[in-house]
Parts: sequence; structure tokens; C-alpha cells
Amino acid sequence: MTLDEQIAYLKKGLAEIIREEDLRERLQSRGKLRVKAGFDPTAPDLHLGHAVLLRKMKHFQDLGHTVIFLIGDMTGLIGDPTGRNLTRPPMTREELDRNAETYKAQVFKILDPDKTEIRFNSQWLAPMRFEELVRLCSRYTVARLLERDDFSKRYKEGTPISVHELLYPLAQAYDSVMLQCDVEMGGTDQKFNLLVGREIQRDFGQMPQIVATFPLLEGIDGVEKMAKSKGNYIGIAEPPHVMFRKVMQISDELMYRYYEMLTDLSLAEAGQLRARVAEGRLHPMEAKIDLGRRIVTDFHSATAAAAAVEEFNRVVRQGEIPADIVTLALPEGVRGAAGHIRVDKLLPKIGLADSVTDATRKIKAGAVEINGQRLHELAWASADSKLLVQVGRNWRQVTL
RNA sequence: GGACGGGUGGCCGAGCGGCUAAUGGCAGCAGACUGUAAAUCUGCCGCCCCUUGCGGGCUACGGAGGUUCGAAUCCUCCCCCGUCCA
Repeated sequence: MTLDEQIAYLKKGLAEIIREEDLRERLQSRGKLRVKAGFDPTAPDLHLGHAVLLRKMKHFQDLGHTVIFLIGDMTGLIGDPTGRNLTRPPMTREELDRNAETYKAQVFKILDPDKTEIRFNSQWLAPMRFEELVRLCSRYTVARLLERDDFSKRYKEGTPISVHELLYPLAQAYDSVMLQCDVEMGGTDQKFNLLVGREIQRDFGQMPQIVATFPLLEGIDGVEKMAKSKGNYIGIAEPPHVMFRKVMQISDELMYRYYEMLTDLSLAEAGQLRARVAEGRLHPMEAKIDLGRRIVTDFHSATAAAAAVEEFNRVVRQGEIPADIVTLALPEGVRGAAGHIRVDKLLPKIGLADSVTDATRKIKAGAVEINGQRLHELAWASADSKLLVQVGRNWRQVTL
């Protein structure tokens, strides 16, 4: 690949790169770059939003560069009391290590282990003395920190900003210094932090890192960014058919975006796809099935993807019973006086309702089917040896 | 340390002595529709008990007391948050 081709390859899908000339110059002078991206250790379940970043990291590896997967475990060790969630307990070293293992299992679905360093920032942040911390802080000003969008907004609105929050950009920047990063990547929401890294590095006599930001991937709701806490995510480690079904749930509009950010299609190819759908030459559902197939193939396999498509057709389109239905024995205490099964008590015990009250509501709303029959009563008598219980798109099989 | 403002259900945000399990919005759940969706429409949306009835009970408006037949609403103290002053 020529230099121009390399840059084009790396740029695809990025929101911004600061500065491209620096990247060009450094690719020439240094050849092999150190590329960092940081991850939160408290939420080890990676999702497709992270995958966008991981894919880009992989692109760097494809060109022979080293990628540093930095786990920001310092926060986890302290027990970050951001906002009103004051009781987040500190994580133990064991938990953090376990999370790191979880990360590895997921991350290496995409990254090349031979070109990946996994690092923890507690390695240098934990032994830091107060004096050193104060020195680090003296390299930056409060005014500059308050430039960050969410800080200035919160400051104006009068919502609290804890001092430690101001310290994070500095800590992150310090990570770049310690790791001697050439490039740091992050979502567009990280831009400020990444830029602080440049300045602090310069202050430490290092070449300022190149900053690469990429757009945040919307979650399956199509509105908010993908986040586990918002429940709108598709997890990297989720089973193939779950992953596939979630892809099928996104809106048509969002589908193109996923094509752009999560597949190897070029932007031009994604555009063509959109045009073909618009012209009625391709059914949107077909396009989405293909998207799902590609994504599942990336994280599992082509075979798994084919099975997921098949399962989707059977269960969702034809309304048949899922193959991987959870089977349980009848729990205790769900029989009424006459020996009938109290469905309202059963549902919460088999994970189909939040509580008995909730189960009652669902039954009254006609959302519950047993053995193919819609239920309107709280009790059920059955001569069969098993019950096939369905609430919405969740199924359970209960053996008597 | 002082003055002022504020803490309501997952979130936002009304209520400011009874008719309030607490308006409304968002989110969520279920149903209809469909191409799987989206959009739209409908219902639900604290917990428990009784095979269920416009049934009964319990818990809930930062915390603890108090006033009152009755408090999210009034009083006292405490905790927390913010703004300004020092």
C-alpha cells in the first residue's frame, strides 16, 4: 500500500483526525506506531459500539502497527463516585483481572493478539505520589478544563462537578505519556480528553499524539448512543441468533449506518445499497438480513450466521417455536387449591414477568399464551406433561 | 461560617392539607398493524394476598420526629445538592 492508500484505509469511517499531516509525517518517519484506546473496566461486556473502535484498531494492525488496549482500572480501584451514584463500591484486583480476561475473550474476536498490548493504567497511576500528582496538575489550567462541553454546560447549569472529574482528562493524558502513544482513538465524545493528551505529551517533551475520533454508534433504538445501561446494545459475546434478531430490530434508516460503520463495505457501496432499496430493487428486509449475516459472521462464523437466519425465519416470520427454548421444571408453590397451576405465580419464577402483580397484568392484557392458547384466566389446568409458555417474544417450556 | 433556592416513582417534571399509588412527558411492557422494523393506534406501567372483585392489605414523595380526624403538601431538627457572599 502506498502512503496515500494507507491513510485512506485508516481514515475510513473516522469522524475526525487531528492532524492528518501529522499522521502522514509520522507514518513516514516512524513506520510502526503505537495506537491506544482506553476502556472502562467496570463494564466488561463489549458491544457493537466498541466494535467500531476495535475494527479501526484492527485496521492499524493490518498495517503493522501496535495497538494498546488500555484498561482504565484506576477508576475501578477507587470506586468512582460520579454523580449521585455515591455507593459504587471499589472493585477488587481479582474482579478487575477477571474483567480483563472477559475483555480478551471478546476483543480478540477482532484484534490480532500478536500486535496487541493489554495494559492497566493503575500500573503507573497507583504508585504515583501526591507530589507527582500536583506536578501533573500544574501543567494544565482549570479554565482549559472547563472548556470541555459537558463541564461548561454543567458549570453553567449549576450541576455538580467533582474535582476528581477534572482530574480524569489529565490522568488519561498521562497514560499517553507513559505509553508513549503515537495515536489515541476514541468516540467523538472523547475528543477533549484526547486533545489534552497532546498538550501534556508536548509538555513532557513527547511528540503530541495524533487524535482519531469516530462517530458514536446509535443503539438499536436508533436514537441514543449504544450503551449497556440504556439497554439498546448488541453485545459482542451474545449468541448468534440473539445478535441477529437484534440487528433485525433496528430501523431501516439505522441499517445503512451499521453498514457503514460495522462492515467492510465502502461508503460508496453502502450508498448503492441504499439506492437499490429506494428504487425498490432490493427489499429492505433482505438488505437487513444481509447486514445481520455479516455481523454475526464477524463475531461467530458463517455457519452460525446461516443458522441464525434460518432460526429467524422460522420463529419470527413464521411464528414457530424457537429451537433453543429454555426448559425448566415446574417450580414450587405455583399450584392453587384445586391443583391448577397458578400462572400468575409461575411467570415470575420462570423469568417471564417481574412480579406476581406484573404477571397478573400481562395475563389480563392477553399477552400470555400456553400451549398455543391465549390465556385470560390466572389459572391453568393441563393434562399434558409440559407447558409451552409464551409472553411476547419470550418462550419457556415447563415440565410437570 | 452566612443568605437564598432545591431534594417527588427508572429518568424528567407537576402537585403544595383530604377526591393522590400520586397530572404530564420519556423510557419500559403487552396487543393491533407490518416487511422484522420504524411510524401510528390501544392497554398496562409500586408490591403482596384471595381461582379476580369497580376486593383486601402493605409500602412510597431525602431522613427522623411533631401538628392534624387526615400530610408529598404545615412545623422542628438532621442529611444532601446548588447559587451568591465570606
